[in-house]
Amino acid sequence: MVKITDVARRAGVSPSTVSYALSGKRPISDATRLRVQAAVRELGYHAYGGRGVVGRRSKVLALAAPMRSGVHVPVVTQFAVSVVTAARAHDHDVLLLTQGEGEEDIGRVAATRLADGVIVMDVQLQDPRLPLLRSGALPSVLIGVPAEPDGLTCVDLDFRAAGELCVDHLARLGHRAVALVGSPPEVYVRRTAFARRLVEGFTAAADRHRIASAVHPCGTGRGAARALAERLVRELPALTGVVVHNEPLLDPLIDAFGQLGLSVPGDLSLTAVCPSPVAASARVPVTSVAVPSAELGTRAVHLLARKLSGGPVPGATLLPPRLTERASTAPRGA
Amino acid sequence: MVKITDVARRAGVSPSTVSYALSGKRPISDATRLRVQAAVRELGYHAYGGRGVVGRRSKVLALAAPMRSGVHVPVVTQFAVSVVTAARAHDHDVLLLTQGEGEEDIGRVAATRLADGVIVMDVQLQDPRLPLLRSGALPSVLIGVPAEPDGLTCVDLDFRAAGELCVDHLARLGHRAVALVGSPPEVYVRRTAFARRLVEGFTAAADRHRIASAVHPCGTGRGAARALAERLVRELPALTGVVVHNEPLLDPLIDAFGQLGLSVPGDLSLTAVCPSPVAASARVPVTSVAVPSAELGTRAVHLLARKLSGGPVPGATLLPPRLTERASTAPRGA
DNA sequence: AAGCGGTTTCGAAGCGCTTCGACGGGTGAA
DNA sequence: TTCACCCGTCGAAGCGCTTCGAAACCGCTT
Repeated sequence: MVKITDVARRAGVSPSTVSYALSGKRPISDATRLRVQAAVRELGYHAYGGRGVVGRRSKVLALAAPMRSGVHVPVVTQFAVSVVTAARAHDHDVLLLTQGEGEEDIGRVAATRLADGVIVMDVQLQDPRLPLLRSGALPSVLIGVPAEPDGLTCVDLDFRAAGELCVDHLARLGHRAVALVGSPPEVYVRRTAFARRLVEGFTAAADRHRIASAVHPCGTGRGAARALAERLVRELPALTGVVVHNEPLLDPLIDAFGQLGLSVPGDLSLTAVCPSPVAASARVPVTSVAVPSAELGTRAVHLLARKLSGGPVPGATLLPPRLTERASTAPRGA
Repeated sequence: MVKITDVARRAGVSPSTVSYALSGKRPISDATRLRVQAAVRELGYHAYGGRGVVGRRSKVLALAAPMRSGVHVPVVTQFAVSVVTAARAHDHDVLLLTQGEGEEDIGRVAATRLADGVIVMDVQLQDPRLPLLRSGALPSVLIGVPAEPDGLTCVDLDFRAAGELCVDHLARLGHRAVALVGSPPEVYVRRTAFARRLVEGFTAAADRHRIASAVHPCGTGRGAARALAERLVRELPALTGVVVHNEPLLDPLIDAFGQLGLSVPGDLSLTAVCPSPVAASARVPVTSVAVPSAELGTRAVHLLARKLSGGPVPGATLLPPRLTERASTAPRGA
């Protein structure tokens, strides 16, 4: 194993000089620095990573991505990949935490200082992890905005605005009765922030437009889709606009409506809130507000990196929603 | 921060005794050990994790899960989750490596000793990471079996046998012309081990049964499915049996055949090699050989843990394939 | 009472690296 | 020419923990 003393010997300087030359924490003359860098390259030196002593950075970021029921796996994975990629660009690796009922994982990472910071996903309005995060035990960035975001750094799509945007779009097309097909019930029971916010926005916009609205959580699978479609048709016969916030349900729902004699977009206009690829590759390409998973992951990493280097960070960043029209929406009666 | 000396003072012993009491590397009397454990609990002590000195374990496992094009994301994620869960059961955390063209990630982890060992996924027959892994720079377990597995620890489903099993099943049902719809072409170009092995088994079994066979890689998406279905019908009019080794293509393919007037299982029997949930939730529940992702992940972790503790490990573990009949296969002409 | 084998615990060294204080040699001002 | 000063570098201490060798203690046997 190549150690810092080897590099020092090779470069003809002391170990401390090598340390400073590499960290930049003290000025080192160009000549020396170059010699050190050459030695590092020639010997293939890597700092004895992750270990060391107090004050030493581990160059590891933790990603708390709870794999709870009801979360859509590909989306989470998309986040994870973008986080890893962005982290590498900042010379960090990523520790994956998936167990995470509660604060255990984060607590352990904080206590052992395994990671320098943590990115927290699937944030709930009242999240049990918040006290720990607020305590500053571990620098953190949340993907998602809890009820009381003060003192925390958060990024998210503005789901409230996304909900409004969908309804606005449908209303503009002339639809007068809309339904939100949401995530599985457990997501709402957990008071997951983004899901709740979307509902708020949806409802507020429908009221503002004075159009009829209904909100229904829905589990996944063809059976659930079928049952919900039947129920909607029964309870809300005037229904012509649907907002779907449930990635895996898109195709089954279109099918289910089809079997009930309702075609998209002929009889029913459909809008989704989901990552673009999901919307674009559905049975009928679906007009959607994009959930920019990759961008959120990248931003979270940048924010955390800035935080770690002591820079100033904004409290909450809400990305404005953007709606992309595809084949699933049409003016009412068209 | 609570350190080992605090615990020692509290328990009225020396730091080294605490260390031994916790690691078990030397016998410590019950009385003392209990006192130490109590002190640990009372003070909330966590070993200053991941850091320390030579010989010190980081309690971290790396998971090299290259997110290459053509890999099916949910399956990889399933692996990842099972690996994390199993690793936690062994008191380890998991570092996620996804970039991984080549050996860079693993090399870095080995050099910095960021992780104690690595689990390698998506193994290719001639994998560029093999020399590094064989060098013993970092203890490893492969999920997948390369062309020359000697000196390595590998686990995988026996994909060759899986391919045979599918064909055997179709042959037994009376099918005399079968096609393998494979993963996207890039997977074969990379010489991904499991994909190649499945083709081998498929072809060998078809030859053994003296039935006509064809192998076609296939990209994802409805377009690709449609094109391939048309091509199969054209080139192999006698076709009545299809083996699919391409998770996201299952539904689109069934649809595509349907549009060509071929129903499953009426006109065409379909068998898949994929995780059970995928097969079970397809448009038509598909007879399948299960890819036991969770079990593979768990086994890999157990093997790595044993390796790390110096225990003996088998060279290669091939899980025997098991076929589950569902609605997609029927006797020919039934 | 001394000797002995075995068990249990302690003390001190040292891991690879960072960091603080200090040193040395050049420079410019006096 | 001397002195103060600064820049670049070095030496040594120390981080929290493990580990090795040795000391301390116990209960027996002689």
